[in-house]
Amino acid sequence: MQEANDIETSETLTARQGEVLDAVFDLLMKGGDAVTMTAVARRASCSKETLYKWFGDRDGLLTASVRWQASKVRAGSYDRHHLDANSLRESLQGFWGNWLRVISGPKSIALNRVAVSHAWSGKSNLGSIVLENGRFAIGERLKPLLEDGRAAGLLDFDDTETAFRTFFGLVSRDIQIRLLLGDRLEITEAEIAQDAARATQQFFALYGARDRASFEDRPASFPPQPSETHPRGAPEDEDGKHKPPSS
Amino acid sequence: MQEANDIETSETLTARQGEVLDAVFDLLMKGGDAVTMTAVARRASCSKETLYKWFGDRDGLLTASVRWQASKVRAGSYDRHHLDANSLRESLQGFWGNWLRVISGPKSIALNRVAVSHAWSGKSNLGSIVLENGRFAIGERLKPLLEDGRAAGLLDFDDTETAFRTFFGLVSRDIQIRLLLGDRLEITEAEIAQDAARATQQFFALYGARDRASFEDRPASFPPQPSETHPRGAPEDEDGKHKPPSS
DNA sequence: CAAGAACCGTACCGTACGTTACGGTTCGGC
DNA sequence: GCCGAACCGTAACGTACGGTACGGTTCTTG
Repeated sequence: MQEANDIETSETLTARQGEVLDAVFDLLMKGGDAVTMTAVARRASCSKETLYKWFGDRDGLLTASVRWQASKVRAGSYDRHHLDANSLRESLQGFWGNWLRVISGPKSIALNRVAVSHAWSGKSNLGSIVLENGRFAIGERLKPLLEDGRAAGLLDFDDTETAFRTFFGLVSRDIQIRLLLGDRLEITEAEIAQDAARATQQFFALYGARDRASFEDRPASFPPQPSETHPRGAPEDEDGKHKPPSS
Repeated sequence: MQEANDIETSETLTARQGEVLDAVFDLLMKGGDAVTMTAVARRASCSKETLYKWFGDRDGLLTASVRWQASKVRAGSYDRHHLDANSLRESLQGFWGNWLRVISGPKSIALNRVAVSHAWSGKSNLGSIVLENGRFAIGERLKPLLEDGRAAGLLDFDDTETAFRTFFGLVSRDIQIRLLLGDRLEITEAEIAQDAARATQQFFALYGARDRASFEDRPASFPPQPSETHPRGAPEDEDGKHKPPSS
Protein backbone atom coordinates (compact mmCIF):
# COMPACT_ATOMS: atom_id res chain seq x y z
CA MET A 1 0.00 0.00 0.00
CA GLN A 2 2.51 2.63 -1.06
CA GLU A 3 0.57 5.61 -2.38
CA ALA A 4 -2.84 4.08 -2.41
CA ASN A 5 -5.26 6.52 -0.89
CA ASP A 6 -5.81 9.19 -3.47
CA ILE A 7 -9.12 9.63 -1.78
CA GLU A 8 -8.15 10.45 1.74
CA THR A 9 -5.99 13.34 0.65
CA SER A 10 -7.41 14.82 -2.54
CA GLU A 11 -11.17 14.82 -2.34
CA THR A 12 -11.51 14.53 -6.12
CA LEU A 13 -13.06 11.43 -7.58
CA THR A 14 -13.11 10.66 -11.24
CA ALA A 15 -16.39 9.75 -12.86
CA ARG A 16 -15.22 6.18 -13.21
CA GLN A 17 -14.43 6.01 -9.52
CA GLY A 18 -17.88 7.32 -8.81
CA GLU A 19 -19.34 4.49 -10.86
CA VAL A 20 -17.36 1.99 -8.85
CA LEU A 21 -18.56 3.47 -5.58
CA ASP A 22 -22.13 3.39 -6.81
CA ALA A 23 -21.64 -0.26 -7.62
CA VAL A 24 -20.43 -0.82 -4.09
CA PHE A 25 -23.53 0.83 -2.78
CA ASP A 26 -25.78 -1.22 -5.02
CA LEU A 27 -24.23 -4.31 -3.52
CA LEU A 28 -24.63 -2.90 -0.06
CA MET A 29 -28.34 -2.53 -0.53
CA LYS A 30 -28.53 -6.20 -1.51
CA GLY A 31 -27.30 -7.21 1.94
CA GLY A 32 -23.89 -6.57 3.34
CA ASP A 33 -22.42 -10.01 2.73
CA ALA A 34 -22.83 -9.39 -0.95
CA VAL A 35 -20.14 -6.76 -1.12
CA THR A 36 -17.04 -8.82 -1.77
CA MET A 37 -14.17 -7.46 -3.75
CA THR A 38 -14.84 -9.91 -6.55
CA ALA A 39 -18.49 -8.95 -6.70
CA VAL A 40 -17.67 -5.27 -6.78
CA ALA A 41 -15.12 -5.79 -9.52
CA ARG A 42 -17.55 -7.80 -11.59
CA ARG A 43 -20.43 -5.40 -11.06
CA ALA A 44 -18.34 -2.34 -11.84
CA SER A 45 -16.57 -4.08 -14.71
CA CYS A 46 -13.18 -3.32 -13.35
CA SER A 47 -10.31 -5.38 -12.06
CA LYS A 48 -9.60 -6.08 -8.45
CA GLU A 49 -6.13 -4.72 -9.01
CA THR A 50 -7.65 -1.36 -9.82
CA LEU A 51 -9.82 -1.48 -6.73
CA TYR A 52 -6.80 -2.01 -4.57
CA LYS A 53 -4.80 0.64 -6.36
CA TRP A 54 -7.54 3.18 -5.91
CA PHE A 55 -8.86 2.42 -2.48
CA GLY A 56 -6.11 0.57 -0.68
CA ASP A 57 -8.15 -2.23 0.79
CA ARG A 58 -11.68 -3.35 1.36
CA ASP A 59 -12.14 -0.98 4.21
CA GLY A 60 -10.98 1.98 2.19
CA LEU A 61 -13.41 1.01 -0.52
CA LEU A 62 -16.28 0.85 1.94
CA THR A 63 -15.31 4.12 3.54
CA ALA A 64 -15.03 5.87 0.22
CA SER A 65 -18.41 4.57 -0.82
CA VAL A 66 -20.08 5.65 2.38
CA ARG A 67 -18.49 9.07 2.17
CA TRP A 68 -19.52 9.32 -1.45
CA GLN A 69 -23.12 8.43 -0.82
CA ALA A 70 -23.37 10.43 2.36
CA SER A 71 -22.29 13.54 0.53
CA LYS A 72 -24.95 12.95 -2.10
CA VAL A 73 -27.72 12.36 0.38
CA ARG A 74 -27.84 15.65 2.19
CA ALA A 75 -31.19 17.30 1.67
CA GLY A 76 -31.36 20.78 0.21
CA SER A 77 -30.80 23.71 2.49
CA TYR A 78 -33.27 26.45 3.04
CA ASP A 79 -32.57 30.06 2.31
CA ARG A 80 -33.68 32.50 4.88
CA HIS A 81 -35.90 34.88 3.03
CA HIS A 82 -38.07 37.20 5.01
CA LEU A 83 -39.60 35.42 7.97
CA ASP A 84 -43.18 35.56 8.97
CA ALA A 85 -44.97 32.88 10.93
CA ASN A 86 -46.27 31.06 7.92
CA SER A 87 -43.08 31.02 5.94
CA LEU A 88 -41.22 29.76 8.98
CA ARG A 89 -43.70 27.02 9.53
CA GLU A 90 -43.60 26.05 5.91
CA SER A 91 -39.83 26.06 5.86
CA LEU A 92 -39.73 23.81 8.87
CA GLN A 93 -42.32 21.45 7.52
CA GLY A 94 -40.55 21.29 4.22
CA PHE A 95 -37.21 20.73 5.81
CA TRP A 96 -38.37 17.86 7.96
CA GLY A 97 -40.52 16.39 5.24
CA ASN A 98 -37.46 16.23 3.08
CA TRP A 99 -35.52 14.66 5.85
CA LEU A 100 -38.16 12.05 6.55
CA ARG A 101 -38.22 11.21 2.87
CA VAL A 102 -34.48 10.79 2.85
CA ILE A 103 -34.03 8.68 5.96
CA SER A 104 -36.90 6.36 5.08
CA GLY A 105 -35.42 5.68 1.68
CA PRO A 106 -33.51 2.48 1.03
CA LYS A 107 -30.25 4.28 0.39
CA SER A 108 -30.25 5.99 3.73
CA ILE A 109 -31.23 2.81 5.49
CA ALA A 110 -28.42 0.90 3.86
CA LEU A 111 -26.02 3.70 4.69
CA ASN A 112 -26.92 3.72 8.33
CA ARG A 113 -26.93 -0.04 8.54
CA VAL A 114 -23.44 -0.44 7.22
CA ALA A 115 -22.23 2.41 9.36
CA VAL A 116 -23.71 0.86 12.47
CA SER A 117 -22.32 -2.54 11.65
CA HIS A 118 -18.95 -1.06 11.03
CA ALA A 119 -18.81 1.23 14.03
CA TRP A 120 -19.39 -1.87 16.05
CA SER A 121 -16.61 -3.75 14.34
CA GLY A 122 -13.54 -1.71 15.24
CA LYS A 123 -11.75 -0.25 12.25
CA SER A 124 -12.12 3.05 10.45
CA ASN A 125 -15.25 4.75 11.65
CA LEU A 126 -18.00 5.03 9.11
CA GLY A 127 -20.22 5.97 12.00
CA SER A 128 -18.73 9.40 12.34
CA ILE A 129 -19.00 10.00 8.61
CA VAL A 130 -22.69 9.23 8.57
CA LEU A 131 -23.22 11.15 11.76
CA GLU A 132 -21.40 14.11 10.35
CA ASN A 133 -23.35 14.12 7.11
CA GLY A 134 -26.64 13.17 8.70
CA ARG A 135 -27.58 14.11 12.20
CA PHE A 136 -25.04 16.88 12.64
CA ALA A 137 -25.37 18.30 9.15
CA ILE A 138 -29.08 18.88 9.48
CA GLY A 139 -28.48 20.34 12.89
CA GLU A 140 -26.10 22.91 11.52
CA ARG A 141 -28.48 23.65 8.70
CA LEU A 142 -31.60 23.97 10.77
CA LYS A 143 -30.30 25.82 13.75
CA PRO A 144 -29.80 29.12 11.91
CA LEU A 145 -33.40 28.93 10.83
CA LEU A 146 -34.54 28.38 14.38
CA GLU A 147 -32.44 31.28 15.57
CA ASP A 148 -33.81 33.51 12.87
CA GLY A 149 -37.25 32.49 14.03
CA ARG A 150 -36.32 33.45 17.55
CA ALA A 151 -34.86 36.75 16.41
CA ALA A 152 -38.09 37.46 14.59
CA GLY A 153 -40.00 36.87 17.79
CA LEU A 154 -41.68 33.75 16.50
CA LEU A 155 -39.87 31.24 18.65
CA ASP A 156 -38.75 31.22 22.23
CA PHE A 157 -35.99 29.01 23.56
CA ASP A 158 -32.81 29.35 25.49
CA ASP A 159 -30.56 26.73 24.02
CA THR A 160 -30.69 26.15 20.30
CA GLU A 161 -29.21 22.69 20.50
CA THR A 162 -31.83 21.57 22.96
CA ALA A 163 -34.62 22.98 20.86
CA PHE A 164 -33.22 21.30 17.80
CA ARG A 165 -32.88 17.95 19.48
CA THR A 166 -36.43 18.13 20.71
CA PHE A 167 -37.58 18.93 17.22
CA PHE A 168 -35.53 16.03 15.95
CA GLY A 169 -37.25 13.74 18.40
CA LEU A 170 -40.70 14.98 17.52
CA VAL A 171 -40.06 14.21 13.89
CA SER A 172 -38.15 10.99 13.97
CA ARG A 173 -39.69 9.36 17.02
CA ASP A 174 -39.20 5.61 16.60
CA ILE A 175 -39.02 5.34 12.86
CA GLN A 176 -35.27 5.32 12.42
CA ILE A 177 -34.60 2.56 14.89
CA ARG A 178 -37.53 0.58 13.55
CA LEU A 179 -36.31 0.88 9.99
CA LEU A 180 -32.79 -0.05 10.98
CA LEU A 181 -34.04 -3.08 12.82
CA GLY A 182 -35.82 -4.26 9.73
CA ASP A 183 -39.36 -3.28 10.55
CA ARG A 184 -41.37 -3.16 7.38
CA LEU A 185 -42.74 0.31 7.69
CA GLU A 186 -43.68 1.93 4.45
CA ILE A 187 -44.37 5.59 4.79
CA THR A 188 -46.50 7.19 2.17
CA GLU A 189 -45.91 10.66 0.91
CA ALA A 190 -49.09 11.76 2.65
CA GLU A 191 -47.89 10.39 5.97
CA ILE A 192 -44.59 12.17 5.57
CA ALA A 193 -46.29 15.48 5.03
CA GLN A 194 -48.60 14.84 7.92
CA ASP A 195 -45.81 13.83 10.24
CA ALA A 196 -43.78 16.88 9.37
CA ALA A 197 -46.81 19.05 9.98
CA ARG A 198 -47.64 17.41 13.27
CA ALA A 199 -44.10 17.65 14.52
CA THR A 200 -43.83 21.28 13.51
CA GLN A 201 -47.07 21.99 15.23
CA GLN A 202 -45.96 20.30 18.40
CA PHE A 203 -42.70 22.16 18.21
CA PHE A 204 -44.55 25.44 18.05
CA ALA A 205 -46.67 24.35 20.96
CA LEU A 206 -43.51 23.84 22.98
CA TYR A 207 -41.28 26.60 21.72
CA GLY A 208 -43.52 29.06 19.95
CA ALA A 209 -43.32 32.56 21.39
CA ARG A 210 -46.56 33.15 23.20
CA ASP A 211 -46.10 35.99 25.60
CA ARG A 212 -49.33 37.88 25.48
CA ALA A 213 -47.51 40.98 24.33
CA SER A 214 -45.77 39.70 21.25
CA PHE A 215 -48.64 37.41 20.52
CA GLU A 216 -51.19 40.09 19.85
CA ASP A 217 -49.22 42.06 17.33
CA ARG A 218 -48.77 38.99 15.18
CA PRO A 219 -51.21 38.27 12.34
CA ALA A 220 -54.36 36.57 13.52
CA SER A 221 -53.73 33.08 12.15
CA PHE A 222 -50.68 31.84 13.96
CA PRO A 223 -49.14 28.48 13.13
CA PRO A 224 -51.59 26.05 14.67
CA GLN A 225 -54.12 26.46 11.89
CA PRO A 226 -57.17 24.45 12.74
CA SER A 227 -57.83 23.90 9.06
CA GLU A 228 -54.59 22.08 8.48
CA THR A 229 -54.35 19.57 11.28
CA HIS A 230 -55.54 19.19 14.79
CA PRO A 231 -55.05 22.34 16.81
CA ARG A 232 -53.59 20.31 19.66
CA GLY A 233 -50.78 17.87 19.25
CA ALA A 234 -52.86 14.79 18.59
CA PRO A 235 -53.85 14.02 15.02
CA GLU A 236 -56.72 11.60 14.95
CA ASP A 237 -55.26 8.29 13.91
CA GLU A 238 -52.06 8.40 11.91
CA ASP A 239 -49.96 5.29 11.75
CA GLY A 240 -50.19 3.19 14.84
CA LYS A 241 -48.88 0.13 13.09
CA HIS A 242 -47.53 -2.54 15.34
CA LYS A 243 -46.18 -4.61 12.50
CA PRO A 244 -42.85 -6.26 13.30
CA PRO A 245 -40.72 -7.51 10.42
CA SER A 246 -41.13 -10.76 8.56
CA SER A 247 -41.53 -13.14 11.42
CA MET B 1 -28.78 -30.77 11.76
CA GLN B 2 -31.37 -33.35 12.70
CA GLU B 3 -32.97 -32.28 15.97
CA ALA B 4 -30.73 -29.40 16.80
CA ASN B 5 -32.91 -26.55 17.90
CA ASP B 6 -34.03 -27.38 21.38
CA ILE B 7 -34.30 -23.68 21.76
CA GLU B 8 -36.76 -22.77 19.08
CA THR B 9 -39.35 -25.18 20.37
CA SER B 10 -38.97 -25.52 24.10
CA GLU B 11 -38.13 -22.15 25.57
CA THR B 12 -36.25 -23.70 28.48
CA LEU B 13 -32.55 -23.09 28.78
CA THR B 14 -30.37 -24.89 31.25
CA ALA B 15 -28.09 -22.85 33.46
CA ARG B 16 -25.11 -24.09 31.49
CA GLN B 17 -26.65 -22.94 28.25
CA GLY B 18 -27.25 -19.57 29.82
CA GLU B 19 -23.57 -19.36 30.67
CA VAL B 20 -22.69 -20.10 27.08
CA LEU B 21 -25.04 -17.41 25.81
CA ASP B 22 -23.59 -14.94 28.25
CA ALA B 23 -20.16 -15.80 26.91
CA VAL B 24 -21.41 -15.08 23.41
CA PHE B 25 -22.66 -11.73 24.54
CA ASP B 26 -19.40 -10.90 26.24
CA LEU B 27 -17.67 -11.53 22.95
CA LEU B 28 -20.26 -9.45 21.15
CA MET B 29 -19.50 -6.45 23.29
CA LYS B 30 -15.83 -6.79 22.38
CA GLY B 31 -16.63 -6.16 18.72
CA GLY B 32 -18.61 -8.42 16.48
CA ASP B 33 -15.72 -10.02 14.67
CA ALA B 34 -14.63 -11.49 17.96
CA VAL B 35 -17.51 -13.90 18.18
CA THR B 36 -16.16 -16.93 16.36
CA MET B 37 -17.23 -20.41 17.27
CA THR B 38 -13.76 -21.20 18.54
CA ALA B 39 -13.67 -18.09 20.69
CA VAL B 40 -17.08 -18.85 22.15
CA ALA B 41 -16.12 -22.43 22.87
CA ARG B 42 -12.93 -21.37 24.56
CA ARG B 43 -14.54 -18.61 26.56
CA ALA B 44 -17.43 -20.76 27.69
CA SER B 45 -15.16 -23.77 28.29
CA CYS B 46 -17.21 -26.01 26.16
CA SER B 47 -16.66 -27.89 22.96
CA LYS B 48 -17.69 -26.73 19.56
CA GLU B 49 -19.55 -29.97 19.14
CA THR B 50 -21.77 -29.01 22.02
CA LEU B 51 -22.38 -25.60 20.54
CA TYR B 52 -23.54 -27.16 17.33
CA LYS B 53 -25.62 -29.75 19.08
CA TRP B 54 -27.37 -27.11 21.16
CA PHE B 55 -27.78 -24.29 18.73
CA GLY B 56 -27.53 -25.78 15.29
CA ASP B 57 -25.18 -23.33 13.72
CA ARG B 58 -23.55 -19.98 14.29
CA ASP B 59 -26.72 -18.16 13.44
CA GLY B 60 -28.76 -20.15 15.88
CA LEU B 61 -26.21 -19.38 18.54
CA LEU B 62 -26.39 -15.67 17.83
CA THR B 63 -30.15 -15.72 17.74
CA ALA B 64 -30.39 -17.59 21.02
CA SER B 65 -27.98 -15.17 22.64
CA VAL B 66 -29.85 -12.13 21.45
CA ARG B 67 -33.15 -13.59 22.55
CA TRP B 68 -31.61 -14.48 25.89
CA GLN B 69 -30.20 -11.04 26.53
CA ALA B 70 -33.20 -9.23 25.17
CA SER B 71 -35.44 -11.03 27.59
CA LYS B 72 -33.20 -10.03 30.46
CA VAL B 73 -33.00 -6.38 29.48
CA ARG B 74 -36.59 -5.31 29.73
CA ALA B 75 -37.02 -2.61 32.34
CA GLY B 76 -39.39 -3.22 35.22
CA SER B 77 -43.05 -2.54 34.71
CA TYR B 78 -45.08 -0.10 36.69
CA ASP B 79 -48.10 -1.02 38.71
CA ARG B 80 -51.06 1.26 38.45
CA HIS B 81 -51.75 2.35 41.95
CA HIS B 82 -54.09 5.25 42.51
CA LEU B 83 -53.40 8.01 40.04
CA ASP B 84 -53.07 11.61 40.86
CA ALA B 85 -51.10 14.11 38.80
CA ASN B 86 -47.94 13.74 40.77
CA SER B 87 -47.84 9.99 40.91
CA LEU B 88 -48.49 9.84 37.19
CA ARG B 89 -45.71 12.25 36.46
CA GLU B 90 -43.37 10.37 38.72
CA SER B 91 -44.29 7.07 37.18
CA LEU B 92 -43.62 8.41 33.72
CA GLN B 93 -40.36 9.99 34.70
CA GLY B 94 -39.25 6.83 36.41
CA PHE B 95 -40.26 4.69 33.50
CA TRP B 96 -38.37 6.73 30.94
CA GLY B 97 -35.42 7.24 33.20
CA ASN B 98 -35.14 3.52 33.47
CA TRP B 99 -35.43 3.16 29.77
CA LEU B 100 -32.78 5.77 29.09
CA ARG B 101 -30.48 4.03 31.50
CA VAL B 102 -31.05 0.74 29.72
CA ILE B 103 -30.61 1.86 26.14
CA SER B 104 -27.52 3.87 26.90
CA GLY B 105 -25.86 0.91 28.53
CA PRO B 106 -23.27 -1.11 26.67
CA LYS B 107 -25.40 -4.26 26.65
CA SER B 108 -28.27 -2.58 24.92
CA ILE B 109 -25.99 -0.89 22.45
CA ALA B 110 -24.32 -4.15 21.57
CA LEU B 111 -27.70 -5.82 21.30
CA ASN B 112 -29.02 -3.24 18.89
CA ARG B 113 -25.83 -3.17 16.91
CA VAL B 114 -25.76 -6.84 16.23
CA ALA B 115 -29.46 -6.83 15.47
CA VAL B 116 -29.07 -4.02 12.97
CA SER B 117 -26.06 -5.64 11.37
CA HIS B 118 -27.92 -8.88 11.12
CA ALA B 119 -31.23 -7.54 9.91
CA TRP B 120 -29.23 -6.06 7.09
CA SER B 121 -27.54 -9.33 6.31
CA GLY B 122 -30.42 -11.54 5.30
CA LYS B 123 -30.91 -14.57 7.54
CA SER B 124 -32.93 -15.09 10.66
CA ASN B 125 -34.14 -11.75 11.89
CA LEU B 126 -32.67 -10.60 15.13
CA GLY B 127 -34.19 -7.24 14.35
CA SER B 128 -37.70 -8.37 15.14
CA ILE B 129 -36.55 -9.96 18.37
CA VAL B 130 -34.96 -6.76 19.60
CA LEU B 131 -37.85 -4.71 18.34
CA GLU B 132 -40.29 -6.97 20.11
CA ASN B 133 -38.44 -6.84 23.41
CA GLY B 134 -37.49 -3.21 23.12
CA ARG B 135 -39.56 -0.66 21.31
CA PHE B 136 -42.79 -2.66 21.25
CA ALA B 137 -42.47 -4.05 24.75
CA ILE B 138 -42.20 -0.65 26.35
CA GLY B 139 -45.07 0.52 24.22
CA GLU B 140 -47.30 -2.21 25.53
CA ARG B 141 -46.17 -1.49 29.04
CA LEU B 142 -46.55 2.24 28.94
CA LYS B 143 -49.77 2.58 27.02
CA PRO B 144 -51.98 1.28 29.83
CA LEU B 145 -50.48 3.91 32.07
CA LEU B 146 -51.23 6.61 29.57
CA GLU B 147 -54.76 5.39 29.19
CA ASP B 148 -55.24 5.30 32.93
CA GLY B 149 -54.00 8.86 32.98
CA ARG B 150 -56.55 9.78 30.39
CA ALA B 151 -59.30 7.96 32.25
CA ALA B 152 -58.34 9.92 35.35
CA GLY B 153 -58.71 13.12 33.42
CA LEU B 154 -55.03 13.96 33.58
CA LEU B 155 -54.21 13.39 29.94
CA ASP B 156 -55.98 14.16 26.74
CA PHE B 157 -55.29 12.38 23.48
CA ASP B 158 -57.18 10.53 20.83
CA ASP B 159 -54.82 7.84 19.71
CA THR B 160 -52.72 6.12 22.34
CA GLU B 161 -50.16 4.91 19.87
CA THR B 162 -49.57 8.39 18.53
CA ALA B 163 -49.23 9.81 22.00
CA PHE B 164 -46.82 7.09 22.94
CA ARG B 165 -44.68 7.56 19.87
CA THR B 166 -44.49 11.27 20.52
CA PHE B 167 -43.43 10.58 24.06
CA PHE B 168 -40.87 8.14 22.75
CA GLY B 169 -39.48 10.80 20.47
CA LEU B 170 -39.33 13.39 23.21
CA VAL B 171 -37.30 11.06 25.34
CA SER B 172 -35.00 9.40 22.88
CA ARG B 173 -34.48 12.22 20.39
CA ASP B 174 -31.14 11.53 18.71
CA ILE B 175 -29.39 9.55 21.37
CA GLN B 176 -30.09 6.07 20.11
CA ILE B 177 -28.88 6.68 16.58
CA ARG B 178 -25.86 8.54 17.88
CA LEU B 179 -24.92 5.75 20.22
CA LEU B 180 -25.40 3.16 17.52
CA LEU B 181 -23.23 5.14 15.15
CA GLY B 182 -20.45 5.15 17.70
CA ASP B 183 -20.78 8.65 19.06
CA ARG B 184 -19.04 8.83 22.39
CA LEU B 185 -21.89 10.19 24.43
CA GLU B 186 -21.71 9.43 28.08
CA ILE B 187 -24.87 10.24 29.91
CA THR B 188 -24.65 10.86 33.58
CA GLU B 189 -27.29 9.77 35.99
CA ALA B 190 -28.19 13.39 36.53
CA GLU B 191 -28.69 13.97 32.83
CA ILE B 192 -30.87 10.91 32.60
CA ALA B 193 -33.11 12.16 35.36
CA GLN B 194 -33.22 15.60 33.84
CA ASP B 195 -34.00 14.28 30.38
CA ALA B 196 -36.80 12.13 31.68
CA ALA B 197 -38.20 15.08 33.56
CA ARG B 198 -37.94 17.41 30.59
CA ALA B 199 -39.57 14.91 28.26
CA THR B 200 -42.36 14.24 30.70
CA GLN B 201 -42.91 17.91 31.10
CA GLN B 202 -43.05 18.48 27.38
CA PHE B 203 -45.39 15.55 27.04
CA PHE B 204 -47.73 17.11 29.56
CA ALA B 205 -47.50 20.39 27.70
CA LEU B 206 -48.68 18.60 24.56
CA TYR B 207 -51.10 16.06 25.95
CA GLY B 208 -51.96 17.19 29.44
CA ALA B 209 -55.67 17.75 29.94
CA ARG B 210 -56.17 21.46 30.11
CA ASP B 211 -59.77 22.28 29.33
CA ARG B 212 -60.68 25.11 31.61
CA ALA B 213 -63.38 23.02 33.20
CA SER B 214 -61.39 20.05 34.33
CA PHE B 215 -58.39 22.21 35.01
CA GLU B 216 -59.91 24.17 37.81
CA ASP B 217 -61.07 21.29 39.92
CA ARG B 218 -57.62 19.80 39.94
CA PRO B 219 -55.17 20.55 42.77
CA ALA B 220 -53.39 23.82 42.36
CA SER B 221 -49.94 22.53 41.47
CA PHE B 222 -50.36 20.66 38.24
CA PRO B 223 -47.43 18.83 36.64
CA PRO B 224 -45.33 21.66 35.31
CA GLN B 225 -43.93 22.49 38.69
CA PRO B 226 -41.78 25.57 38.37
CA SER B 227 -39.64 24.41 41.22
CA GLU B 228 -38.56 21.26 39.47
CA THR B 229 -37.55 22.39 36.02
CA HIS B 230 -38.46 25.09 33.62
CA PRO B 231 -42.19 25.60 33.41
CA ARG B 232 -41.95 25.77 29.62
CA GLY B 233 -40.35 23.09 27.55
CA ALA B 234 -36.88 24.61 27.46
CA PRO B 235 -34.46 23.67 30.20
CA GLU B 236 -31.63 26.13 30.37
CA ASP B 237 -28.66 24.34 28.94
CA GLU B 238 -28.64 20.59 29.21
CA ASP B 239 -26.37 18.65 26.94
CA GLY B 240 -25.75 20.34 23.66
CA LYS B 241 -22.69 18.35 22.96
CA HIS B 242 -21.63 18.25 19.38
CA LYS B 243 -18.94 15.69 19.92
CA PRO B 244 -18.61 13.24 17.04
CA PRO B 245 -16.88 9.93 17.65
CA SER B 246 -13.18 9.31 17.65
CA SER B 247 -12.20 11.11 14.50
C1' DC C 1 2.67 5.32 -35.14
C1' DA C 2 5.32 3.87 -31.24
C1' DA C 3 6.06 3.72 -26.25
C1' DG C 4 4.25 3.68 -21.95
C1' DA C 5 0.67 4.01 -18.58
C1' DA C 6 -3.73 2.62 -16.97
C1' DC C 7 -6.77 -0.89 -16.77
C1' DC C 8 -9.32 -5.42 -17.51
C1' DG C 9 -9.87 -10.35 -16.71
C1' DT C 10 -8.42 -14.23 -14.52
C1' DA C 11 -5.77 -17.28 -12.18
C1' DC C 12 -3.45 -17.94 -7.93
C1' DC C 13 -2.07 -17.81 -2.84
C1' DG C 14 -2.76 -17.64 2.18
C1' DT C 15 -5.64 -17.63 5.79
C1' DA C 16 -9.43 -17.50 8.81
C1' DC C 17 -13.39 -19.49 10.11
C1' DG C 18 -17.55 -22.55 9.99
C1' DT C 19 -18.34 -27.20 10.40
C1' DT C 20 -17.33 -32.08 11.26
C1' DA C 21 -14.98 -35.99 13.35
C1' DC C 22 -12.92 -38.42 17.04
C1' DG C 23 -10.60 -39.90 21.28
C1' DG C 24 -10.75 -39.09 26.23
C1' DT C 25 -13.35 -37.83 30.54
C1' DT C 26 -17.20 -37.11 33.67
C1' DC C 27 -21.53 -38.48 35.47
C1' DG C 28 -26.12 -40.49 36.35
C1' DG C 29 -28.68 -44.91 36.45
C1' DC C 30 -28.94 -49.95 37.11
C1' DG D 1 -18.62 -51.24 39.26
C1' DC D 2 -20.46 -51.09 34.42
C1' DC D 3 -22.76 -48.79 30.49
C1' DG D 4 -24.19 -45.22 27.79
C1' DA D 5 -25.02 -40.43 27.27
C1' DA D 6 -23.38 -35.98 27.45
C1' DC D 7 -19.55 -33.23 27.07
C1' DC D 8 -14.66 -31.47 26.61
C1' DG D 9 -10.50 -30.58 23.87
C1' DT D 10 -8.35 -30.72 19.70
C1' DA D 11 -7.35 -31.91 15.23
C1' DA D 12 -8.76 -31.94 10.57
C1' DC D 13 -11.55 -30.53 6.34
C1' DG D 14 -13.64 -27.41 2.98
C1' DT D 15 -14.50 -23.13 1.46
C1' DA D 16 -14.95 -18.40 0.75
C1' DC D 17 -12.81 -14.31 0.48
C1' DG D 18 -9.09 -10.67 0.90
C1' DG D 19 -5.15 -9.70 -1.40
C1' DT D 20 -1.43 -10.35 -5.28
C1' DA D 21 0.57 -11.46 -9.79
C1' DC D 22 0.50 -11.44 -14.62
C1' DG D 23 -0.64 -11.47 -19.50
C1' DG D 24 -3.50 -9.05 -22.75
C1' DT D 25 -6.02 -4.78 -24.22
C1' DT D 26 -7.22 0.01 -24.52
C1' DC D 27 -6.09 4.76 -24.00
C1' DT D 28 -2.91 8.69 -23.80
C1' DT D 29 0.92 11.30 -25.44
C1' DG D 30 4.52 12.88 -28.05
